[in-house]
Amino acid sequence: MKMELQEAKQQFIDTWGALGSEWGINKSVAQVHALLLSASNPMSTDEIMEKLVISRGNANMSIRQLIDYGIVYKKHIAGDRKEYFIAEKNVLKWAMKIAVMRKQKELDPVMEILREISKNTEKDKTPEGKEFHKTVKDIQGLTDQLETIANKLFNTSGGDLLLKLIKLMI
Amino acid sequence: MKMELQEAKQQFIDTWGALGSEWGINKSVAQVHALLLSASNPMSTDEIMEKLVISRGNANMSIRQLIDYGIVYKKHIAGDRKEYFIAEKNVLKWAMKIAVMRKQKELDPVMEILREISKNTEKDKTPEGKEFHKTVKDIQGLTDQLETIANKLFNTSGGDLLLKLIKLMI
DNA sequence: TTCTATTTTCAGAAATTTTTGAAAATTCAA
DNA sequence: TTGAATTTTCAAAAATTTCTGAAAATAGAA
Repeated sequence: MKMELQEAKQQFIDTWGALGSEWGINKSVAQVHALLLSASNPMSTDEIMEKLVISRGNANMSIRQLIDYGIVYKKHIAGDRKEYFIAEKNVLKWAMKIAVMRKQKELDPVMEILREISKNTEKDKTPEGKEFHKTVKDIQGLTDQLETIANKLFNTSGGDLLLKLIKLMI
Repeated sequence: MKMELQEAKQQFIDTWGALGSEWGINKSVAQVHALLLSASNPMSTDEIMEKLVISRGNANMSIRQLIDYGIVYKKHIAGDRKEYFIAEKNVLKWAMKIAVMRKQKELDPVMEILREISKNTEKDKTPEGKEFHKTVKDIQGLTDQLETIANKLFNTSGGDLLLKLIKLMI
């Protein structure tokens, strides 16, 4: 096996891990994802541990999280008691799943609180109260618009939907 | 001043800080941003320190970062030697600035590396090499499309551009 | 200039997050 | 069942990130 390819894969894994860290995704989780994305064959926990030089506990928890996200699947291999794992290779599919998951887990609760704050400051007729209420409302407005756009993008299934939408927007 | 309003503002600050943490933005930075967003008047470093119960060093560095992002401005007050600060109140404007800044700082370097990896694996004719190359290419493809959409959204100035674009897309 | 208010810096402390690794739990073949 | 292979759990350790606070630097008034 060519060394260059292995180096390229390693660079991909490192880069992905660093990007994850910067965006609030655990480095090991991102690296396991990258490793499985770059692997041709299903991998066992032991292989993942060895390749990434991480502990069993870390490997296990990272894999589980990726399975919970719905972007990594278990793969049973006949005659082997070990579990093997493969990554969803359809980029659009896994990117969407990550986006939807993070939106639900992190953004939706915030939006709910903003709605509450908005409601609680609605009756405040002081200039200060009105100004703050407007600030909160503006944030809600933008997020709602972005959510609508995201839904349009995501709810349409089919391969090159993004390109089509771009053409519509020109 | 009504207590309720102060509570609402505090909740806004806390929520914003927590959201920031989850998305790789320092909690203090996010809280200072929220504090200034919810303030009617320019605030000094000392006022920010007091309101958020943080140290001078932390306050200073958080403010500076927000100024670097271009979403908080210095405001000179006549007859006062202290510096005062105000937040950009136009939500679309500051949201765009944050997005553009993070894209440049964190996403663009990753895209550059993916391009390199892509180039380095182009000639690999093994099935494994071709498969990995495709994976990287797919990621690039999606990011390029998203970037194009983002540019369309961002480069058009004007208030309710998002709503217009949604209508185009229906 | 000199003196004081204000801002900035940054080494060390504190807080938080991540990782480890060994014990406990589970699974499954015999 | 039993017992070995495998997976899961989680308390403690390690790593990383954030924060503090006092000293140094800077700015501006007199």
